[in-house]
Amino acid sequence: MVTTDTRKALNTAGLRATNQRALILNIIRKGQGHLGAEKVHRRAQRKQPRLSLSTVYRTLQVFKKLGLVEETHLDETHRYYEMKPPTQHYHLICLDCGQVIEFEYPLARLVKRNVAQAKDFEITGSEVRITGYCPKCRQRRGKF
Amino acid sequence: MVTTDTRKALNTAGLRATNQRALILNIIRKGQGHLGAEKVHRRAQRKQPRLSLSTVYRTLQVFKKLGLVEETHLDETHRYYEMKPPTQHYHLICLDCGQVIEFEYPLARLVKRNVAQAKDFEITGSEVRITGYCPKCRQRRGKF
DNA sequence: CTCAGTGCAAAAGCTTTGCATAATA
DNA sequence: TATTATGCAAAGCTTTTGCACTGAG
Repeated sequence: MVTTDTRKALNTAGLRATNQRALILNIIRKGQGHLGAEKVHRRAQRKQPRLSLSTVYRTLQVFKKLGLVEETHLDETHRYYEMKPPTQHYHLICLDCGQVIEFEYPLARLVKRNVAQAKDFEITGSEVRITGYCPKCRQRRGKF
Repeated sequence: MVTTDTRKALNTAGLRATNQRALILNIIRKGQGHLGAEKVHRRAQRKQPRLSLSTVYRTLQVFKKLGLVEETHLDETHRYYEMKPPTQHYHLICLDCGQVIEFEYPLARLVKRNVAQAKDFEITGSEVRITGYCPKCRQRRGKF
């Protein structure tokens, strides 16, 4: 039930490959985007009805630590998860329709180069949340 | 007890100038940095022992809406407040000592210019959180 | 005098934790 | 078989809300 590579990644870290972990990872993989714990849980229960929300939370932490998934904060009250992408990306969020647009931008590099105080700082993570209104919603709002 | 300008800002918005609001705003003003609700509350109680935590939360929301203070998310579990600065700035956070370094960087402008998907997006807000290790902590960590 | 603001206590919402049970290595 | 992981329920924490009372305008 658990793919060989995921099993290896887990075992190497001294962790066990369980059906729950396999399922949760697949859900995020197929998730196409950003899933909150609650949504992961609901989808997981379709295949394993007794899988608990605690397991989802604990598993997400495990995957985060292993570097398999990335946690982002698209709004102030939830944490969202997605597969760790090969290159770092950031988020543009429409406050009206909730749409999330991902974009790449060499922020860490540029900040390191252009901000004096960042010169000797060892950057290990970065998150950017740009909010506003997407073209469609802008248009719709403009009418009122 | 409430300064004339703050009173005006409040009244113009149809709000009342209370001692609690005056106190909380002063605390943030003198706060030099980033204060969480709990800390604001503790400081406020030194002058007005019966000032409640709810009032702190409600007042911070009011100030945020008025554009007097800015809310930032330096970690995942708290919201921090500071006086709205004249120019937008971002944060560099040391995961070891918790130090917060502020820096300016024309992110919104550059993203708008360089990211195709951002072209027709109306940007109203942006937040950047860069995490890592400051020079001092890097050195200390290097020893182990 | 009226309505916005406050204090208090309770609730809400997301996330974490304790503990007995189940399953992996 | 020895632990690690899970399920369930309870607890934790920050933030929000209901309601009666207070105070600003």
